[in-house]
Amino acid sequence: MEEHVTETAPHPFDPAIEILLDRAEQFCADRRTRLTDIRRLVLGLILQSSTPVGAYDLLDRLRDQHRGAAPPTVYRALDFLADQGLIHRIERLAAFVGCGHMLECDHGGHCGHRAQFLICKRCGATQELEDRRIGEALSDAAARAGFAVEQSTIEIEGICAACRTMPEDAGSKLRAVAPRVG
Amino acid sequence: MEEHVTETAPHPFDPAIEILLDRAEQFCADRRTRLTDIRRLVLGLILQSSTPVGAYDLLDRLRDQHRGAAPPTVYRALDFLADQGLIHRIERLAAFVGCGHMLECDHGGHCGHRAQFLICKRCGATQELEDRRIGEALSDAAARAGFAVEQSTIEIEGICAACRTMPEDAGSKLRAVAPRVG
DNA sequence: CTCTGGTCGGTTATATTATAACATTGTCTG
DNA sequence: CAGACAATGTTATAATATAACCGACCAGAG
Repeated sequence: MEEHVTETAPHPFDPAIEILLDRAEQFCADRRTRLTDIRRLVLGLILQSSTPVGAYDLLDRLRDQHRGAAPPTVYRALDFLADQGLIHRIERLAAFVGCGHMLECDHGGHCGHRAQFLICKRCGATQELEDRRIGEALSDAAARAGFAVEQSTIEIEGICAACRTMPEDAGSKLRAVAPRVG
Repeated sequence: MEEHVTETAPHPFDPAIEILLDRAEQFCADRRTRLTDIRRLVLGLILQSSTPVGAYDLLDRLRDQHRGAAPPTVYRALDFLADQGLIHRIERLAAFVGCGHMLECDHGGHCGHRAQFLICKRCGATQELEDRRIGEALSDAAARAGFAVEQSTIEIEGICAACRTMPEDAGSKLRAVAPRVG
């Protein structure tokens, strides 16, 4: 059978992303978990994309740098990254984005409870919010129903500010790709 | 080539559900759409369940009363019912529930924009909310971001009031099946 | 150092959810 | 009835996700 050489260039991403990846690695180390090569690659690929990425898209891209990757390879990495709070799953898109708070090292790794996402139907980009009022209104409503909240999914679909300012037919889907985190 | 006898008992559901189905039929008629036999069956099956139902579960149940049903049969019915605002899709579960406002004939058929769902992890039941404060907080936050909202998905997972009052090991998954709408 | 237990990832197969595409049948309307 | 459009039948396949089992590797205990 094949030798599973992981043909990973040591730092295949933009410097800005590598910095985030280094921080993520440190974050994991602090929590006694490991951001392994595969996990780091997957996280990098997600951060590199301007829009949420599906698992199989991710798999295709991963294969460029890691031969022999299969669906479980990607899903395991995604599960890990989500557990650590480094990424979010956008339910409506069955796709993944980096957590907008990855940088803020004071978050407990569980910002997932209260994040909200604005999903643009035109350009596909998502923006992460963490609106206090939404969170509170939601907690209150749940409390009134006697309901113990564990996790919430709040996803708002519509048209983003950038896309609203340009005509519908403009090639907004082709706008420059840039990391969306920050 | 089979003869496609639709072996539908005229009123296979509980009287309480049949009443809802009759109203739904009238609601559709008012909007110049048709709640056909298949659509009515699918809606009935959804209303009959105490928990959200997956499309393929629905397909299995549908086949008892409608031979030859295939995935598109179910998905077309689901698309129609969702378009009419008679059901909601719970994204986190990839499953469907009746709209809690189906009865209130003053709703424009598009309550979907602002509904929230409490999903119990223990018993699987969902409760539909329509909390004004959540909706407003959300609209405000979106407006501040310059975002034009078209649809929102708000799903809260946790433990419902009923399940919280009983020990974890109680067979809460087996509680009596009763229509959840109302 | 070596053993050992657990984590990580490879590999194959399959489950689950959803849609494409085209043919056929049904229904309304003039 | 004829024509148009809506609804459904039918077959095939796409897209997303997990099960199950195995071997490699690593970290800590002794």
